[in-house]
Amino acid sequence: MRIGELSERTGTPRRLLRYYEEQGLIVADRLPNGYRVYDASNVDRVMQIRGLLDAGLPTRIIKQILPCLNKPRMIHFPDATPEMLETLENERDRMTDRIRCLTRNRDAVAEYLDVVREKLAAGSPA
Amino acid sequence: MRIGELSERTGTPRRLLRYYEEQGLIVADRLPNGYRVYDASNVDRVMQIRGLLDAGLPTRIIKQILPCLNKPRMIHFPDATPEMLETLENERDRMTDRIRCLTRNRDAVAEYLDVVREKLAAGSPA
DNA sequence: TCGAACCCTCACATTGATGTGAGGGTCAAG
DNA sequence: CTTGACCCTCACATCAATGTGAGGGTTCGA
Repeated sequence: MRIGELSERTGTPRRLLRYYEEQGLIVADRLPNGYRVYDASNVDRVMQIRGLLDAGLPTRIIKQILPCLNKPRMIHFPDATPEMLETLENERDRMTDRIRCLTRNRDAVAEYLDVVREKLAAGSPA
Repeated sequence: MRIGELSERTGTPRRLLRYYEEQGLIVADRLPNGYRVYDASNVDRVMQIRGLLDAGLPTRIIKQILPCLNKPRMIHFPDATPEMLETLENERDRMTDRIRCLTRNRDAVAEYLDVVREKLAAGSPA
């Protein structure tokens, strides 16, 4: 598929798909006329990227993380330098922190909403 | 305490504490000379703010969420407009999405690191 | 052959969270 | 009184993610 279709399928502006490529997050083949071509796997990858960006990770870190996500046998670690492993460990821990923070706050918001809804339910039938 | 101490206790530059105030995330009393004064509760609140910012939430949303976090009896909902409740529900769901995304990716990174560490452990004693 | 709908590469603008520093008060200790 | 360590308010700078559009090719069907 070309960039327009990938854009539609992922809900991501073309501009950003080119930006992600520039940042080394995705790769695209080129047609003889210069058009980018993508295969289906890029759809999931772009979704991953968007999710991680939305969760506060910068592209620089996402770039490190993405190679870990190739489920079908990970053959991608012989090139892992010790400093890169340290980065990954740090990021793993930071992600855990984020999860904790988000969970705590999400639960608080949810509880708040539950209480409010109770109040409203108790008030309206009166 | 004054801004310097709050800055130290939270590891947050003074500049940002003023910024958070400007965005309506925290409030500060003032001494007669204009200095900001904070009480201990602000330490936790600033930590919350930093955590949420780091998790990708904009100050505008954090501002909506913070009132939900006052555990000691929430007396703060009579002013809840329906549109604000909708915002909160949306945010709650987005936070859930973020948590899912982060968890999935964190687990993948963790698994990757485990595998790499196994490989290294198997290689070094040889 | 013409127009619509694609695609390309710049390149400048914006927004939100920050950094940095100038210019200037306050206040306690020497 | 002066110095150092605080504090204040601007205001401009930066960085990453994103918006916008100019200027220009390609392709395909009417």
